[in-house]
Amino acid sequence: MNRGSPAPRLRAQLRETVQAEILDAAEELLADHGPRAPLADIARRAGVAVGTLYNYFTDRDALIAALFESRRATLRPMIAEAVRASRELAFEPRLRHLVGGLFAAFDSHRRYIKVLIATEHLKLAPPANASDVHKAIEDAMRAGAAEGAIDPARAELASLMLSGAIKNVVIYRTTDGKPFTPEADALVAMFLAGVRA
Amino acid sequence: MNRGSPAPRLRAQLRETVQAEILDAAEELLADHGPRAPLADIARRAGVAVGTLYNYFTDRDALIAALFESRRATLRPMIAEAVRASRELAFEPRLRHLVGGLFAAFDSHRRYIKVLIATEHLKLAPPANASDVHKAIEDAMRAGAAEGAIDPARAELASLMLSGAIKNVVIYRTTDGKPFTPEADALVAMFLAGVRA
Amino acid sequence: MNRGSPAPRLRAQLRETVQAEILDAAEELLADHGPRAPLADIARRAGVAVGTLYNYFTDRDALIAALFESRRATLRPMIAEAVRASRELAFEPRLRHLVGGLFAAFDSHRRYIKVLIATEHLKLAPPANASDVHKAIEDAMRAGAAEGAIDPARAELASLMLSGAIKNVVIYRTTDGKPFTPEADALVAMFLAGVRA
Amino acid sequence: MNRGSPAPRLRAQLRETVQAEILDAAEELLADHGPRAPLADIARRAGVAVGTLYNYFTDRDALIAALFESRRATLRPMIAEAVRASRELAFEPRLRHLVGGLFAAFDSHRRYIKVLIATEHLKLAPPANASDVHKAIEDAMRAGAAEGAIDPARAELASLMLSGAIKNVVIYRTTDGKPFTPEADALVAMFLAGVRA
DNA sequence: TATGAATGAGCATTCATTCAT
DNA sequence: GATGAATGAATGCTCATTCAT
Repeated sequence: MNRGSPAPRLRAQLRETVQAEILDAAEELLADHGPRAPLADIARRAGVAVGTLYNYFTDRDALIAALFESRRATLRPMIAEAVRASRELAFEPRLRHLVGGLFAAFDSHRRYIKVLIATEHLKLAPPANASDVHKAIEDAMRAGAAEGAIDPARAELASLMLSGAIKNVVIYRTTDGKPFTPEADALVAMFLAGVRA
Repeated sequence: MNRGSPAPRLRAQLRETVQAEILDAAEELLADHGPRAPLADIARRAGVAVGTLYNYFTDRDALIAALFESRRATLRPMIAEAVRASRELAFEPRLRHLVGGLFAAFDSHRRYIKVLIATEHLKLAPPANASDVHKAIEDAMRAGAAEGAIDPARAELASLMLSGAIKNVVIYRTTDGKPFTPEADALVAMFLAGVRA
Repeated sequence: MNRGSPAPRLRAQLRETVQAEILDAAEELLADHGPRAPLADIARRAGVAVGTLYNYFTDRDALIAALFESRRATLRPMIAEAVRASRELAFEPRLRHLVGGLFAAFDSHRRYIKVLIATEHLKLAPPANASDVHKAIEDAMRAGAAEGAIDPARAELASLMLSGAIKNVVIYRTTDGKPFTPEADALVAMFLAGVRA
Repeated sequence: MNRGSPAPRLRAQLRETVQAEILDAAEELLADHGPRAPLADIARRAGVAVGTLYNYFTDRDALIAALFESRRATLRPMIAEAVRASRELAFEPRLRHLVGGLFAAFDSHRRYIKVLIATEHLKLAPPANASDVHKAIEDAMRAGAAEGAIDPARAELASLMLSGAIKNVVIYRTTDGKPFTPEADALVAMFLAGVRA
């Protein structure tokens, strides 16, 4: 009689599954119905009762924080990999690689992007996600400055410009549903060489 | 039968004053406490009773819409003037002028910018405000393409890049409280010539 | 210089006119929009400011009470006259006269009837109006009993029956907009002789 | 995943009980305090929180509609039974049976009658309830006309007269707290034979 | 642990009444 | 007296959170 400890492994796995289900439902509803999407709706979509949410997260904010954490946790390695793989390259290919990698990462998280758009400045979302990106870009800029590819004095402004450009492309393309990956190279080229004909 | 009324001129003026007071209070509370700031708080800050708000605006949404309208109404002429004054110039000085003018306009509306940041993607704000800017930039790009200063095929991406860059600078500088006007020239220079040393 | 007492006669007349205007507006709005019609609407319809209402009536209840009083004041003489003119007649013609007179009175107060319908059991309306009618009918019944036309023991029930029948006819006909005066005779005939073929 | 639930049977039963409690409280408050009785009062009387009302009814109107539905649902079979049981009888006993049955039905719903009185003309109550009665009476009249007991031309007026009489008796007796059942036979007798001694 | 009914604080909105002009 | 803006109590409704089963 295997009652006392009913396969803790299995139990833990089930927990994970349910938790993922909840976060997925939250992502979907926040993306579609904005940051005020009721917990009851999230629970229904997740196929659990409201009360159950509280067995997984202490409160609404914690649930949303967990959603951000979760997505950040899958985004971060992708960003890190783009950073790592580009680190050895010279400035120009490095940027190309980096931006391409970022776009690919975002492309695989379109629904999450929508959530970010809908909640970005709501103090619900720690800016951690944007930070990851910004940091990667700043690192690249610093490296570019170090290798003499760009003027160190313009590194910060350059970072703001590139990340702003990336954000804009991502937001517009996510909103109108078009892919943005193809624009990476052109964006980097323009960033490097300016717009002059 | 119209004997008891006070000078209608005076009364109208008073109305304007109170309405401005209310919009100011709304701007302040939305900027500081986010888009869900209770009407009661707004009323208190404005020094009026809740009911009074409804003597000026049909409901919450109308009040917020009026706030946007009001600020847009002062922003728009500034943007328009920047556009007009730069229209005759060649591409490069034109951009410099335009971006400088936009930055100056935003600098005089910092609290409103915070409101925009806090509400931008909430469907409360008509995108009209961002549109004014975006349109000005697109016009400049088209003109640049027409005069051969930039490749027409890259005009759209260039617009996204520049407006993204502007937004980022404005947001970051507004958030950290620093002035952003001084960055206009450097930003345009970089936009035109690229980041390469 | 006739300033100190500016034609008190005229002044009083003006007051009356305005007051009547207000009561008319109240009647119209209560009839059309139910017993919760806002004072602001009534004032607008009357062509005065809200505050003015309070120069004529101490509060909402008083205004409505005054409306009932006013209408009752014009209805009552009509009812009284019908009663008086029929008093000398024998039971049957008396009833015919009375009901005909009541119907005629109601027909000239259709809008007020609607107000009564809309407010009848709301404790806003003193049942005084219905009372006037009921009393007239009870008097007729008592007279009928006294002259041996009906069984005294059935007088009260007969009153309830006749006034119920009258009310029903008035309400239905007022609601569907048809005249009810023509039905008076048939109603009385049926009341007297029963429905049997 | 359905482990934690209590016996669904039990839960459903509890729901029914609470719902009935709420409707009872609503009936009581509407009867005593008129159609504007606040939901908070209803909730308190029912022994639940305001929010709970919304777990059972989508809004105030739905709650009141449910109250009418509920009472109508118990009244209707009683009326139907009175109609059915009287249908085979000749006109006179038929009416006697019908009115007696209606009075008995109303007598068992006195508090509801008060609610109807307080709300009847407020567009809150579907006229369905009065309709049920009116239809039953009209059917009886038509049958009476068909069997030659009454003049077909007077059927409609007769219906108005009888239902008005019934209403009046019910309203007066409900208001003054006296029973009205005993008056059924006398009422029908008078209706059939007229008031003449 | 899962469930979902119960809770009640919080908010937008209405409207009778007041009062400075 | 007339005006209409200001007031704020009252009310319907929402939704995050709790808890008995």
